Amino acid sequence: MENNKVTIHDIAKILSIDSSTVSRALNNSSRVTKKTKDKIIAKANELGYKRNHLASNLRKSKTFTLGVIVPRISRHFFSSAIAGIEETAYKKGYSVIICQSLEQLEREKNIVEILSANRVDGVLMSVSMETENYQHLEDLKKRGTRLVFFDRHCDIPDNSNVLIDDFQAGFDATEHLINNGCRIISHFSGPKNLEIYKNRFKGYKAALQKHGIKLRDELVLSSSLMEKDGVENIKKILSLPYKVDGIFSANDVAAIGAIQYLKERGIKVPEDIAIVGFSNETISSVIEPSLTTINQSGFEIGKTAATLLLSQIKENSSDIINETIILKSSLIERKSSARQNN
Amino acid sequence: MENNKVTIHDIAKILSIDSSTVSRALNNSSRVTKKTKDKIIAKANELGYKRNHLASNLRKSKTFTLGVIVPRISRHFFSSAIAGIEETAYKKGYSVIICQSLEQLEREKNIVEILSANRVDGVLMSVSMETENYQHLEDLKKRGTRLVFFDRHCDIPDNSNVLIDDFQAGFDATEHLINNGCRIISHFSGPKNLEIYKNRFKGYKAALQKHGIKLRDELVLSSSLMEKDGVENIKKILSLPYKVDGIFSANDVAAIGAIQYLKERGIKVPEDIAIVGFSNETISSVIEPSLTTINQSGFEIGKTAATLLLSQIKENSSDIINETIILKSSLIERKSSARQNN
DNA sequence: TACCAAAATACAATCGATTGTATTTTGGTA
DNA sequence: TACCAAAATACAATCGATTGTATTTTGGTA
Repeated sequence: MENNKVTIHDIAKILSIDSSTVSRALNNSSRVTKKTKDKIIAKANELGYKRNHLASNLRKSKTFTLGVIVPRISRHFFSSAIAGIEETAYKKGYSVIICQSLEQLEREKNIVEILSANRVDGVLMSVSMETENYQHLEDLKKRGTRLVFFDRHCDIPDNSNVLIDDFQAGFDATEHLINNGCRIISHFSGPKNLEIYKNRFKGYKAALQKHGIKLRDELVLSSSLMEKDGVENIKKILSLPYKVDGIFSANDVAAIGAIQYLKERGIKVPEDIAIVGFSNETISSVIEPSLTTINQSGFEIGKTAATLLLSQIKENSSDIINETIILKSSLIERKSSARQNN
Repeated sequence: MENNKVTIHDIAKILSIDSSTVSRALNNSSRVTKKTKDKIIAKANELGYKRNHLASNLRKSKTFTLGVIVPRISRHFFSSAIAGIEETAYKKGYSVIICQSLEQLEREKNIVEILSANRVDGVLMSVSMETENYQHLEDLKKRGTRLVFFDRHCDIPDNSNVLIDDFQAGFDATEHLINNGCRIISHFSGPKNLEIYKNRFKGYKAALQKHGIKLRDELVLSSSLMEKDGVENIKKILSLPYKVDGIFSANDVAAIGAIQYLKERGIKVPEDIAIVGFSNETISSVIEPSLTTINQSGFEIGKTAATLLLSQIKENSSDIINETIILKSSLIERKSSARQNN
């Protein structure tokens, strides 16, 4: 039952060999002769020996483990990113500890502590909506843990990020609406502290400016971008004394909330109001009308972020070159923005 | 920069106290006087001391870590289950290492080795489609690691499982089709080695029998239940010399593949063929026609499985009572099966 | 002040593997 | 056979924290 107790010392004792030689043999060191190695490996298999990584990691002060912090595992974008991270890590012999902040700063701080105590070799994260203060992340870096942000990043100096070009995507989405004849365009934005939402908003602003459309502050609505927020937003928009003909939502979920509400009210999308979302959730291609959105591959972002992190883990801290990788994203045109006057 | 090097020995030396006392103070032992504790804790904070879990875990031979193995993280059902597991584990102070088998037995075996080497306290898993041989799982148990299956389980004697009643759900789905006037009903089944698919098939068979409908072997199609398999299956069904009027698919993905193909061919769902799926993926409520399916809450299953595993970890191995928890599942009636003659 | 039990603290071994250094063995050469 | 460099193996410390036992300190009582 309990053959998990076999250690190199047991093998050493049985074979009347020193445990250091056993260790070297099992690590295929050239300092041990083939004959001895074979004998040791045979005995190890016979006894069902499994190396204890805890001991090994402690001695080497390296865990071959990455920590991943996302706001919510079950969101499609994040589970795809995790899949990309896991695959990349697995190939390089790393394990992945997954944690979710559930958008709470307190939980995020606590998770950072736990990962730190477990001595993960690096952390990949997408920050929570509440994260305005970066002290816990700066501390983590000070302790020598490598950190790479993906998607939702922080404005920490000298850090690596894997992002999409939120500014460009925001610009493209908004210009697409303008090209489809929209002139009064609302923007559903996220929490103001997050860079990605700041940049999507900047893209929106730039597109309006390019086309000589005045930015109206009351058309820019910040929220947590949940489905209910989309509903609240669209209600506000509909109560305005003038007619809004386009919406650029900083995520799909809020856009879908708005679409559902508009459907209930009998207001036509895209004829009355054209809508563009952001993220390309699975549901977006299936909903009626299908949602025009910005495609961002979570899998690709996760893979890239993990590759970057692993390359940094190999370097000495002095040799690390921080970089920000911007992945391409593209507008997927669907029915929610396809107007006649296009 | 490198204050990750602070150990209890550093604190001990600075305060001229033994490291064992420091350790006890930081663990709030009653063997250390309040005055000493305060002094130690103050100094620990000052130096930015973080306990090294590797060392602590090695000594205690307990890691407060659970391993989770799923076929694919990004599948909605599994990411929901993982979310449920993570939340439960987090509350009890456990971390979660997530791995995906990608439906490959080789990868699954390797993952089991890795988790075992990392000395996780327990493993929660849903086996891959290729898993026919359970040796690697029996070995894991022999080494004293607790194991709980959820959803896709193995027929290992004396093990704990958290499942839904696949037989009953399969029965309900099939009877629902019969009640909607279907008489020649095909079943899309999964790999034959998996218990869940065996049981769904048994439910299908029992419903047919109850209503005096003969089981035709050529109407039961086994596959990996991907979207393309759904397309292949429906092609086979359409090429039969008689007309099939109902399909019970063992998952939503294959059902959706079939629906899309039928739409292309201009065959009406549910009028010509009624379809029932299984799992209630997000997409299923949104597709046209919306898909009647069996609802299974991944979050609930994950939560229940984690709770069960954690309770077993606390017990001595001799005191463990293995149990199989069957969660309720229910049929969600949508358009894909709503026939006039109902 | 002497004594003593209880409380507080120190000592030392341990979890299992790794690794720098010291010692022994091997096998070739003079 | 003596010698020696190279190869193989053994010794011993170490990674940090924990914990059973031994020792010291405390503070109350006779």
